Amino acid sequence: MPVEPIKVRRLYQEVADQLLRLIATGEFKVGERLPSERELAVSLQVSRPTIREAMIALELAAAVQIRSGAGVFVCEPPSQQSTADAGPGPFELLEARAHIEGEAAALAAQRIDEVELRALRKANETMNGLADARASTEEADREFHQIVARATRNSAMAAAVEQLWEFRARMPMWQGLHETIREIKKRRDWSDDHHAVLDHREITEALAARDAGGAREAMRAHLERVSGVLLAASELKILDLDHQFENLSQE
Amino acid sequence: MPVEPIKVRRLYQEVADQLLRLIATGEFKVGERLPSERELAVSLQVSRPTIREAMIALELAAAVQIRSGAGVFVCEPPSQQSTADAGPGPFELLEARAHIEGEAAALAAQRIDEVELRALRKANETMNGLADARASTEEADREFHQIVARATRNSAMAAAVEQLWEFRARMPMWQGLHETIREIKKRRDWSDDHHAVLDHREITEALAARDAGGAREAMRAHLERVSGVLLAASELKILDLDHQFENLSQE
DNA sequence: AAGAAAAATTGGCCTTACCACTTGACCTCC
DNA sequence: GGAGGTCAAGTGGTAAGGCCAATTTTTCTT
Repeated sequence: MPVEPIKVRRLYQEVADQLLRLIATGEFKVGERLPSERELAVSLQVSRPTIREAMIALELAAAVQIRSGAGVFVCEPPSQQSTADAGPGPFELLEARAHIEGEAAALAAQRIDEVELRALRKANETMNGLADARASTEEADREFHQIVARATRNSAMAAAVEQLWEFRARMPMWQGLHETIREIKKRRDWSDDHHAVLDHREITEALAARDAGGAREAMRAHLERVSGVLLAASELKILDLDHQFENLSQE
Repeated sequence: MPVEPIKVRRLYQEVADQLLRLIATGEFKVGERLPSERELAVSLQVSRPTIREAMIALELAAAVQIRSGAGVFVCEPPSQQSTADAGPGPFELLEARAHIEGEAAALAAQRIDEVELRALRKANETMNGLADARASTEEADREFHQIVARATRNSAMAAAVEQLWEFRARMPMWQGLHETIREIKKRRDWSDDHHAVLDHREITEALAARDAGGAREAMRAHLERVSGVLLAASELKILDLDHQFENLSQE
């Protein structure tokens, strides 16, 4: 049995965690100066060196900023990226995916094997079931596209595709957008997930036929259609907001 | 005027850097136990708490492992990952680039402006001069390709291209390969850098003509040719090695 | 009221000291 | 002679107190 390396959490880690929790819960607000090392040492019942060590850990984690002689100040959480690291917008992302994943599909068509084709069909069936149940198809969707990317037998290509999905996962803006659109779809009982499943079938067939050009076009068409759906949903969202506003005005 | 926050590097940072340097230079080898905190405090002329702070910093950086009561041991540097993160091979990378940068060129052809075209021509002239001088053209080369990627006005696309170049920069295998090939080229007085410059000119002209298809094909042809050159150089390298081996045998 | 000097506060660093744990040598016992 | 236990030296972990330099705040002067 694996030997559990008995947890010997050192004090400074406890202190650092405690402080992080206090920051997270808003006890210490962003930009604020937190108590002096001496005060913290008294209130946390530890010595000052321990507090200092915790501070260094927090500083290295970019959670606080230490200014000699002034105090330590809590930094803003890394969630707020201004402009450069804000990541691409949804439409930018889908455009890039259409091009890159299109090429990936073309490459994959020449190299995919039966095992991967079966995995593709299975992932798509799973997605179909989720779409029937009006559940989130995101994971199965990602699975499908990643199998295609890996079928290129080119790790650089697979990494590029993976990165694009990472953008999506990490983008807070996308989270909110996706959720509202999802809600709108549900309210209007309009699901394009089944359409996506059909797109995936078409892609799979082109891959099975070793039709590079066909696979590329099918993948491109799929993602361009998703982009179109996203655009339409965005417009519907605006309409819904207008509608709500009108109701609000009439009351 | 902007206040330069006078570099108040704290002591523990100096100590941590110093230790990192000693580890990098092999003074402290991987897995070894480095001197006790007390010894280091004496030899580095600082107090033990400072040493401890530096140790915590190194521990957080995953450079060392601290075992209470035993000592601190240097971890293996994260640079040597065996298989998973070894990155794509040179030919894989060039294939992915041919597809992805080809698409980037096609997109860029529709959106590039005069400023970027001028920047492209300038980067290419710089590269030409470097090629004349038999100097390294790598930086100018990267500059050229990144301008094209950014001209897509799609940050996801630009990020994908950037990532591919990052692979190249971070790959130790590539470093060695590139250097030996460079040497072989020099020995045989064979430079394909000028050919690359011509390729770049062709790409630039297609972009200037807003010819998406032409730009895509030019970019693809360029990178496929580089791949071919790399292949040829690899074979020459083997020949040269054989030659050296024969000489060695005859002596 | 504005500016300058002084006092209080704060982080940076040092010193000393004690504790718990690991380690390895030594010793006993079979 | 080998297996086991014992124990002391060494190590990191933590505490307490003190001084210094930089910063901030207060106070006093003009």
